[in-house]
Amino acid sequence: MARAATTADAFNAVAEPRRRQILDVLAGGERPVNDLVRTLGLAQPQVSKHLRVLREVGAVDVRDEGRQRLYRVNGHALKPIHDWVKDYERTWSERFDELDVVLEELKEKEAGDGSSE
Amino acid sequence: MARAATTADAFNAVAEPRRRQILDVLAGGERPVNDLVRTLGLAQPQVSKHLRVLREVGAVDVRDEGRQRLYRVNGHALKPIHDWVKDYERTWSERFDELDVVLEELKEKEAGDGSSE
DNA sequence: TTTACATATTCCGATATGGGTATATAATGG
DNA sequence: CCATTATATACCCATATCGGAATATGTAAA
Repeated sequence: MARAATTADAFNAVAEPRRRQILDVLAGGERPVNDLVRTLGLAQPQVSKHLRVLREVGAVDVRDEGRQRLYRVNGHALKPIHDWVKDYERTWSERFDELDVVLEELKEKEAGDGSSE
Repeated sequence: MARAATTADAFNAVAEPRRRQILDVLAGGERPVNDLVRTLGLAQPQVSKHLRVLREVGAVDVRDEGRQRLYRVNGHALKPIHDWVKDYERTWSERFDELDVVLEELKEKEAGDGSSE
């Protein structure tokens, strides 16, 4: 078995830096493919291929407008990533460190109240 | 060129579901390899290999204890993922939708104040 | 030191990748 | 209908993958 397909889920789709770039550009609003080609300096076929992957995991939606295809972000597909990673935020966030201090103080105070001290 | 190496960055490392599982288990505290093997029902070599990838992107740290190696999460490596994805939260979060409504109302009120209406 | 246990590494094979180039499809304009 | 523009797909290739099995390394116990 090889690595999971990039289309398997959002985690895989977004592991590719170019695809994150594409999403970042699209975050600024709906864009036709050629816009992305120019903005990102990539070849048109690669952009289309990346967009396909993003479409397959639901991270972008398309809309036909004449001979152009307008792509836009659909952030819902990214929610699982956010949900997963946010639980690790406490590891690096100072806010959580401070919260730990407060909780520790509370615990000590409580212990002091209840017992002989 | 093939897909970027899994060790290229945290995004790639974490695209593999088994590695997320490993991190999820380690989130409960320091564990030796065999613990993970038993808990996750994976073969020992694959666990060691996944741990190597996680080590290379800095998502876990190791500590030697006798003949065991104790692994623990180092969430700092996941911060870039959180930082990237959190900007898309507004796309799905109702809180942001409500904020949009409020902002829209404010904008209308202001327009009403300033002009002839 | 010989054995046993814990973990890491190596080698294999099947597979999907992502870039490049050429080409197909689709819609518009003349 | 033909040319042009916009996008998608097909094909090729070099590469890294992940799992499985066997083996190497390292530490502790007998």
